[in-house]
Amino acid sequence: MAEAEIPKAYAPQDVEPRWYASWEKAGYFTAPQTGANPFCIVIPPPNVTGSLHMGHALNNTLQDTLTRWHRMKGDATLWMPGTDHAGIATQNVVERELLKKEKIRRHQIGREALIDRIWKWKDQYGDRIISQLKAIGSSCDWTRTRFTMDEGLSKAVRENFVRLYDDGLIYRGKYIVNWCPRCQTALADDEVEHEEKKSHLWHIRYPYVDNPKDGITVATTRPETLLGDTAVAVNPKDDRYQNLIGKQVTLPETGRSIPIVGDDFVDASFGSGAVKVTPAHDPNDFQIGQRHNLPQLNIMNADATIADTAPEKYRGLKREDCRNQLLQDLTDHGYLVKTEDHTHSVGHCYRCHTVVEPWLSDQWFVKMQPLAKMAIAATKNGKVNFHPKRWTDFYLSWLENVRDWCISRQIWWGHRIPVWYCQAGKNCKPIVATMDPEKCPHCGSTALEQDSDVLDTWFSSALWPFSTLGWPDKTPELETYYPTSVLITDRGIIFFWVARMVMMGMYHMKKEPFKDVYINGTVLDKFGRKMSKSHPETCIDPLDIVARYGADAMRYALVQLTTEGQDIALDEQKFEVGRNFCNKIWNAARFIQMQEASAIAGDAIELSFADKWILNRLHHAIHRITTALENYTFDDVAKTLYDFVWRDYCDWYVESIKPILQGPDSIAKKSTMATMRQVFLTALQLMHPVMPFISEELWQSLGGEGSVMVSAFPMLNAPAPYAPEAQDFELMKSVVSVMRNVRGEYQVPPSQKVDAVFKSTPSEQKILLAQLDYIQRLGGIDNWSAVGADAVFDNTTAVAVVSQGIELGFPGLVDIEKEKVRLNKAIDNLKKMVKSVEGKLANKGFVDRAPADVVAKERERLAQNCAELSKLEDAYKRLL
RNA sequence: GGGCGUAUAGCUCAGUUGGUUAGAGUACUUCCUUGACAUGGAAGGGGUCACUGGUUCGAGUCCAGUUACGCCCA
Repeated sequence: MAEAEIPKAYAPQDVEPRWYASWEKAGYFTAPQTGANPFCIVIPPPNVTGSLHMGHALNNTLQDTLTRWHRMKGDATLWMPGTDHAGIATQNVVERELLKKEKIRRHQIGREALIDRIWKWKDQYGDRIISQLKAIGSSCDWTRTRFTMDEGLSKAVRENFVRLYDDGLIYRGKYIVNWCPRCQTALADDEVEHEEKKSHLWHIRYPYVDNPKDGITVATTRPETLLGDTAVAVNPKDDRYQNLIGKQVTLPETGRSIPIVGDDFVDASFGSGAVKVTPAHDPNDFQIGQRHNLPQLNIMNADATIADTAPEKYRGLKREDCRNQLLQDLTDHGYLVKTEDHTHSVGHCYRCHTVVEPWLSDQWFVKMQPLAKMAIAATKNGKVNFHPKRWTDFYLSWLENVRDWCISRQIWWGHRIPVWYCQAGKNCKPIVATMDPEKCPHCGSTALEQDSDVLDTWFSSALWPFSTLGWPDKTPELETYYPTSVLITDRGIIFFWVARMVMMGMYHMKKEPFKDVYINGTVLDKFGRKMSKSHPETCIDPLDIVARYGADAMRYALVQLTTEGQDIALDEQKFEVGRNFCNKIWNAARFIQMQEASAIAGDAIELSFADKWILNRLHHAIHRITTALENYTFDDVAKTLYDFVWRDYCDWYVESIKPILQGPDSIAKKSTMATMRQVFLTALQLMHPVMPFISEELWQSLGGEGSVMVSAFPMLNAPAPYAPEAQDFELMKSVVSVMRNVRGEYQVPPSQKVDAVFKSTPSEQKILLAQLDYIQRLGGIDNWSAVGADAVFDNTTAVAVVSQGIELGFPGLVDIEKEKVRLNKAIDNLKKMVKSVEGKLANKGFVDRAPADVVAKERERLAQNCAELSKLEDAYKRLL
């Protein structure tokens, strides 16, 4: 009947798109405003400029798996989606496009126009990543989708700024920042990537003012900053230089006089032991400068060209050109003493990879210590738990050494700093407010100018777990879902994001933003490099995998590869596992659908051994999957599904019940069909969190009630059923395995039946005879007979031992030489085991000190092995 | 320089608190188009668990050290 209509191979492309639309239409993704057992995940908001890569696919598959599971459990479940405005990255993308298409730079069109362009860009492309998330099945509540720059979240950002400011946790100051001359903005410490670079260490002589023929030699990796030197520093404990402290030297090429100071920071063993001090261009020198009250001379413009504060000759040069020019001049004038090869680490902008310039400028900072303290406490008190645990230390050590957070960025796209300066010239205090002020509260002037900087993007994403739920307003959602349940993210943003969310959560909400943090592995390519578009030959596009293997296949493969927090090396072959598994599931359903439809729908009246066994196995599968989901051991979820559906259900159960389905007993048939269908439907529920599409397709085509997505996840409230019967079935399986082994050894083709004699003790004979149908079918047995344990096989019968109590004989199936080899192999194996167990039991230490049950087990094993061994030896002797 | 991770079958990886002959997928060998599925079925071969030492009756598992690779921080 239906056979012709159901394709033999699963085609996800025909199935998946249908279901996503229908779920969304039915409103299944929409979370209730309030409800019992709330479960909430906030998505790590992808950049609006982003497109889905494998890391997203992994991260969101895991979130979706947990979300779907909780929803099925009946918990009030919210997966909160949204995107991040990603200040520098987004502005860069639009600026680049502007330059490429219209040959315009941002300063030519101005701030308002650029922002307008970025919004337009966002409106056009910003949803791309959302539709990609839908393609992989993500069940986010899209009705609540937020964007870090939408109205509500912008309000939250201002509220955050003002509260921190009022509490004295935000300040403005001159400070050395990491400056990206290309992006023309300050970067936070953790936005700088360090790379080892081969360069040189230049030794330069600074002549003494009172004795220009002599001088002190400093060693530097950055000669161009010489122009901004305001001192030379030596270690006060350094005998070579001690007496020079206080002396003046002449700064070459500038003619300026600068002092020699003593500072413990200087490492006497490095270079010449004397360092030049450039407070405006090096963070360490900045601190030395503060200790010695040195002037801060900024010799660079924002684009890293040399400023007017330097001698005229160098003004306007690029920093690299200035270096070359200076080295030339120093050489010409005899100041360059020597040049050594030297490798040192150089900071680069994490967005555009330009070499970062330490640069003195006015910036806004958040005082970190009080906030870090709260975040540390939250983890130490067990309110925020990392999985795997080791990330706790990683997170704590960062927090314990954290420096103040530079939050101003000199770009245009982002939340503009809510600070206004009165232009009336009366030295009024800056105005810090959540609402745009109309006039100066101090002097009443309406001439106000807002700070031109915007806030670091992470300043807004730090609020994500509560700003998305409506904060600073008191909303029912905030009440229900905060603190959220678990955050799933990448280790790369533990500092950027996770730590700051904990700080802000503790600060504003007085409660941790999430109870668990699961750090998923990083997706690597097959060579073990981080998968990236800069290696296009090994970079895999998730949407390409979805198109070719199906979203479920991709999801299954990723979940299966997610062993606690380990990185995942991916190549395309890995997705075949998922595709093949989906196909297997599809065909199991196809088999069910090919049965007589009327018979399937009924209830099970009379359970067969196989039915009882599969129900027992199902119980264990439910238990294992539930435990694995609770513990974030995702690989075990995948493995259990695979073992249950493929090994237990398809390989053994379905093959076992075929004689019943084809047999004459209509009651047994009906009963088994009902069990077969019911167990499979339950399996579909178990797999739905990982494989939502195929489970829904088959659930509905097999007549499951409603949608599997909102069906009740299988729960256990009793011990595993039918344990004794299941045990008997396992015995039957081992008998069949032995039969298949012998058939294999004798190369009997599957189509050819063999005869068998069961030689066993009465109790085991009873078990075997009760399951004779299964044995005959699965073992390929034609005629059979049963004999007592004391019967003797002759030498025309191949013999195999199943256990202490069961031997099998295959009359007529014997080739003396082959049989000798076969038996010998088995005998050797057993002898090895017997020897090892005997050794153990002969060891007094073991017998005396090992737990009694372990010793008893070994004794029992020895007895069993010996019994089996003597049976095999007897059989062997009869061949001689 | 400091910290963390990894090292188990040809390849990719599991292995819970120490206790049978260390498992899976894939690849390989043999057999099989049988009425769900060749994206499949059955059977089989393949590992001195990186190395050295220690603790223990017993170590892939615990401890110390060594080597290699990777990541993070300075």
